[in-house]
Amino acid sequence: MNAMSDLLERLRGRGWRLTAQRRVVAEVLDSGEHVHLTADEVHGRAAARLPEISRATVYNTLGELVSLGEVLEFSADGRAKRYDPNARHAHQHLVCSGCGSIRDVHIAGDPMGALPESESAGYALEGVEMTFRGLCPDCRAKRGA
Amino acid sequence: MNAMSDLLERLRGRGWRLTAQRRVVAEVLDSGEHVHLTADEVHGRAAARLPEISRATVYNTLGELVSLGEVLEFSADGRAKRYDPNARHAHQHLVCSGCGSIRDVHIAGDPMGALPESESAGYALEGVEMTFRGLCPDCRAKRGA
DNA sequence: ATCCTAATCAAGACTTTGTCTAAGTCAATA
DNA sequence: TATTGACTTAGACAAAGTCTTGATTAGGAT
Repeated sequence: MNAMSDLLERLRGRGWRLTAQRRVVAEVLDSGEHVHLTADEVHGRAAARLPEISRATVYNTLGELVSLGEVLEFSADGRAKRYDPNARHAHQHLVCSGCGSIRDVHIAGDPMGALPESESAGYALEGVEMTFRGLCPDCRAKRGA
Repeated sequence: MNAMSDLLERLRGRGWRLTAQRRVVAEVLDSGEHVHLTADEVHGRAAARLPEISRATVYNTLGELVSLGEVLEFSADGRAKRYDPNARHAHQHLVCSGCGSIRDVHIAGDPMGALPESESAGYALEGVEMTFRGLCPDCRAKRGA
């Protein structure tokens, strides 16, 4: 039983109707190589397996997966949103300011704790995202030469 | 001498040609009430003073102010980018997950320090942004009732 | 196995946000 | 005040995402 069938089980358990389109989108996201795809990239990979899948369906399915908490959505650059299947383990992101590549990173301590009570202005805190930025080794070699 | 004329002085010192359009955009950003406007909102407020100002000029000017380090650009929701005139004092953002309103917050300690050396994967770290999310008091009253 | 129906999907128009181009205008210097 | 290259305008264009409408289908009921 791999992570994939786990995911489909969980979704079915929540009353998800399991269509070919949804299966393919879930497969693309959960396909081993842990990358951070845009909706368009997900659509491209899904269409390789199911050519008639529409963009709208990919957007809908990604949105549902995010609502269900199975996938994280974030935007590293203000352009296309990225979808991160690694929603089960808390992590932050490290983005290359040269090429835009993204890595998951794990930080020390609880980032929520960094916000003093006096600063939270009566908000009911729900979470925090950290985005580290820097030049990746490849870009350092090219640009920083 | 207010912050505004400071800003215009600095820009002139850097060889900026001081046009009516740029002056108005700087005025809008630096107009006391510290908010986080979108480019479109900046354009709307600028056009109230200088009706013929074009969208392209507002985008260009905002981009220049960001490059010069006078204004911060960030995206809280993956939609329109926001422009933050408070670039001189390090801070993070707290975003209401109900209404989307944004506050500046100041955290304890240096957020860069949270990333262990072993996690930085050879990247030359440049910075980090934190986005806290939660329900603001107004939205708690309405939705959380 | 077949039927039924609400849930889902496809196609493409539409919206939002931002960039680019070509031609006209103007701030700063001489 | 004449010049000139930087700046601006208007609108075309592009990317990312949403919405509408009618067709299709998964899964339960028969």
